Amino acid sequence: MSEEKSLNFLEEIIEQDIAEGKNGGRIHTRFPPEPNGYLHIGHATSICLNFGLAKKYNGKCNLRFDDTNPVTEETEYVESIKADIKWLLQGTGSEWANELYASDYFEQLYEFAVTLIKKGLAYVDDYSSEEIAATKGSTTEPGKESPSRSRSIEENLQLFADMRAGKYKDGEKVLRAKIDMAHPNLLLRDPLMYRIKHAHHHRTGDKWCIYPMYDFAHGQSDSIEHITHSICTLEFIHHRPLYDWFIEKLDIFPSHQYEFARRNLTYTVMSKRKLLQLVNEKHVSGWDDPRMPTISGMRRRGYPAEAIRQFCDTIGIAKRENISDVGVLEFCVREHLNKTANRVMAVLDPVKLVITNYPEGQEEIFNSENNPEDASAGSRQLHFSRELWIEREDFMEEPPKKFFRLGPGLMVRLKNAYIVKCTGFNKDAAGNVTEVLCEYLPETKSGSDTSGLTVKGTIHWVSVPHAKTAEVRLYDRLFKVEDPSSEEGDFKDYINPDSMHILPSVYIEPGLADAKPGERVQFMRKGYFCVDKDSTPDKVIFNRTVTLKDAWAKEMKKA
RNA sequence: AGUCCGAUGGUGUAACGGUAGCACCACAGUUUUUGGUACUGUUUGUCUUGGUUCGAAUCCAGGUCGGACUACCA
Repeated sequence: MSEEKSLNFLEEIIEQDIAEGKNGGRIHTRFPPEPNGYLHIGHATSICLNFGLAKKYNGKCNLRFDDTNPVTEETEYVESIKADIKWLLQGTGSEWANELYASDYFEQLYEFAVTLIKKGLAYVDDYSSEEIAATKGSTTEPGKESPSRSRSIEENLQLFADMRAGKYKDGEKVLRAKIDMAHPNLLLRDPLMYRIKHAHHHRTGDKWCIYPMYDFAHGQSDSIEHITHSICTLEFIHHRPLYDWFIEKLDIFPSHQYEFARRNLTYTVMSKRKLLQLVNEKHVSGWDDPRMPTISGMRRRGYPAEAIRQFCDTIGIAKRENISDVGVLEFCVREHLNKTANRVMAVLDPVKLVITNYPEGQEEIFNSENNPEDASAGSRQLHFSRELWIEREDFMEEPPKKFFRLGPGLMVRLKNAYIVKCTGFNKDAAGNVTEVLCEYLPETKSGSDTSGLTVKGTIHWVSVPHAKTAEVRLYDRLFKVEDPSSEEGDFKDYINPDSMHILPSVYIEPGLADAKPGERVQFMRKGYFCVDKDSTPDKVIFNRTVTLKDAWAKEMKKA
């Protein structure tokens, strides 16, 4: 039968809610980004979760921008967020049911606030930011009530209207909920509902000069949209009583909040503040730099959307702190690319191989399958000649025992061509190998080998006269340590100085010269690469998505 | 110190009172015209102390450790 997959704790809650007939069995989630930065791999988990749950239980998922702070929010971010979600969800059949904005509800939210004032549950406070902080109390001491707390309903109504009308400067007044200044949960000590900001909003322009706080916007927005399951990360768990308090006092649709632990990844940082710093201080080229853990960065790096989704599914969700090994993400990427990326040959660090017994001027064409994992990927033709570029590391003057490549007297197969035997090499004055010399064995021709010879190694190559060139950008992890945020000092002290290495001119098969941005291939024996958007008609640029597993490199490391 | 959350191999995640499983990593081997892929096998775990029970990772109590909260951010 079907493989019995266990449910995560949210699925359990949902299935129980459905079983109990809650909301008539209706499931409605939402993904609520704040448009003040680009989406990252942590958001990908949330997207997969919210949209995935909606799909699995025949529900809906809204996209709602939480745009209640005009100072940090921009339209550029709205656009990038929409593009990233669409890309990530491609092929899943999931899409947002509605594109919504918390700012759509400003008028409604204002009315909600008025309602609470009328019920004596909110008041306008004259306290400054500093005074509010000073009277907040602490984890061990209760706070002090503001003198403004005893204002009459009429006065509060008038003052709040005046706030909206722009009679006050930023910070001069604030609207607070009247709850309990001695509450053990600090968030319930008369939390702020509205603050004054004479700032231009990316959607409402200059219509408003008062803006609702997160706590007075999020739950009400959920309620307005009749969201049944409002899923957020663990740090909002203390907000839940407040979320429930507003809904209860307003007597509106009872959305419920559930929390899961945000996902962390090794060798990177995830907070938008830190990512913004990396961008602003030019440690990376932008939000979509291939080293960034952003969705757009990973896309540019060559990570397939399917692989990212697979990763989110693999690591699962739970309520405990975690830091997932970036190796798992890379595994998912390789797993997908292994099945889908065509194999091609490129020589990153070239040295010339001369086949001394191959006639000068002679050429041959060999056929090569594009993907051994996918017969439908077809095949292509490869030009072969007397002089080839091979990888410098595939030759050693004095090879160690189990070196299955070229060295004096050693034999290897040239992929899809002949077996060759190394007969010598030339060096320059500095002692660098300039040419490797070999002889080919005509009877070992690929596909019609009659020699009975077997060799341990097969190496890739590109014909010298046919080769084209490309720029290749080798990426490595952005940070030197697993968890930069938990180290002493500034996280930027742990940036990996070798996270990008540019090879200006590598040799590629001629057929690759007109590869299009976004195209993904495997450079045989080297890794998966993706054509970068910076490519031009005369210069194609490849980003290294991820290396292949390299058992030999590991072996050498041990020695 | 107050409130709240959490604790299962190196990492992530299952087991819902009845055989601690899966994935990644690591290690060993088989296959291989990619030292890739695929396949096989191995090592490694229930924070602690009590209690309930025929039986506890699971329920209860205490402890320990980790995290969150004291922004006019979300």
